Amino acid sequence: MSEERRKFKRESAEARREALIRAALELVAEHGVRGATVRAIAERADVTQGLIRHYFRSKEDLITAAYEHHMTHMTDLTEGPASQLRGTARDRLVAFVEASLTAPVVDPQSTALWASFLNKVQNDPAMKAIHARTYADFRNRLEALIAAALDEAGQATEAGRLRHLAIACNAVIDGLWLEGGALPDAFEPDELPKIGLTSVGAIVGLNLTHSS
Amino acid sequence: MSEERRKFKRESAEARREALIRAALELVAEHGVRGATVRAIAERADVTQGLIRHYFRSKEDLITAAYEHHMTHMTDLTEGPASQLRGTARDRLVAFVEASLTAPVVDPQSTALWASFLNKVQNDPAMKAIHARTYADFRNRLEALIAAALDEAGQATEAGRLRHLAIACNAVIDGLWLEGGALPDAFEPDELPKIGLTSVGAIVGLNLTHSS
DNA sequence: GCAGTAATTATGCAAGTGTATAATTACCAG
DNA sequence: CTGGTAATTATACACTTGCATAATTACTGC
Repeated sequence: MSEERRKFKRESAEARREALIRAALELVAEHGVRGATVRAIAERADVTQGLIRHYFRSKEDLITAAYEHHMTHMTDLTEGPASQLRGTARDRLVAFVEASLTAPVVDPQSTALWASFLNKVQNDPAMKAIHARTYADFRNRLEALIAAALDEAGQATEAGRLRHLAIACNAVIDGLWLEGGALPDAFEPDELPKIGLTSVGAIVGLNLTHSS
Repeated sequence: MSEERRKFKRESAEARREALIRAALELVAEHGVRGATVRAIAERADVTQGLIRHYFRSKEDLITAAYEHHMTHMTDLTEGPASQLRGTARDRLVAFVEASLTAPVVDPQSTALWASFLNKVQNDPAMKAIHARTYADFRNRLEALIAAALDEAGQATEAGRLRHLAIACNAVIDGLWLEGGALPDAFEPDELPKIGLTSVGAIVGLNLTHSS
């Protein structure tokens, strides 16, 4: 019954980094950034805590890497569906809104992560930069889609007004996304994208309902 | 140069409780719930840490009290302006939207608090209850205002549609509120309420611009 | 003034924190 | 199968955390 040293398996550097990042993200979502302690992360990744320092300069480093990983993941999720669609501009706008308001983009863990990271994002310049870039990217894509759809419908739109439309649509989408993630049981499965399309359509002045 | 015991002044129980709550809220906004340590709270309230235990059973207790305090404060801020207005239903709706998208409701600290408390709200049943109540209250008030304004305009609206309208308007307002608090410098002072009124108006099908 | 008492401070403690460093051991080249 | 070495575990340390308890002291009623 002697104390035995723990057995282990060597993994590729990439796999280990990813496992550590995934564990960190889970814990940040559940307990906030400060709740994601090195020991908790190590345990969830089924590893001892010393290993974290072997792959990351510091815990801070791991957290930043995890944040960046998550953000680019989210970008990929909304970028894919709309950009590779070959239909009309209106169709691409519809696809973009729908993708943003359906799983896996709408997801309790993502919402929790967003909230948990907010204060770190506001204090840490490196994180702030990542955030600003992602946010601007999302809104610019939305603005471009709106512009194209309006153009297609023969409605030239001035830049200032276009900006307001993009801000407003972004806000509805954000708001719905947030509520869908924060209160998963409060909405029917396809209620969110439906409301989103109606609202975005009403704001920009286009009918985005499928029927047409 | 001997170590002297710290001088102090006795304050009323109410004042001390409030000072501790205010300090706690500031720190939660800045560093998250776990970053609001008893020592940091005590220091900010200009008091030694032992005093916290004298006014609250535990740190947990103080945090819950602070959350409740903040939430009722927010409710008061949006409730006041719209309810005591004696104009048309449309005017009350306009006032409600404007109040929700202007300081002091739009405020970086409030947004940070919302984010910091989210995971605690999702895990702790007591906090979850407070949150659900406040959220439902806000949306119900919004729905009632929309119903009244539509009714006033001679447009009877069915319950299901009314719910969707309220969800959508709530989402725009939430989204704008959030972005206004998270990126205070990204918007002109009156840009948010302006966009909010245009969007809510577009969604429900009423012109909420001041001119009329 | 002067006790009494509750508000406040001071101190101590066990558990948890990030990080540094030493000790092992799984895998690879030969 | 046999070193060599990097991946991994183990241990230690200084510091922070929430809480409990003891020591003081500012105010109140007389």
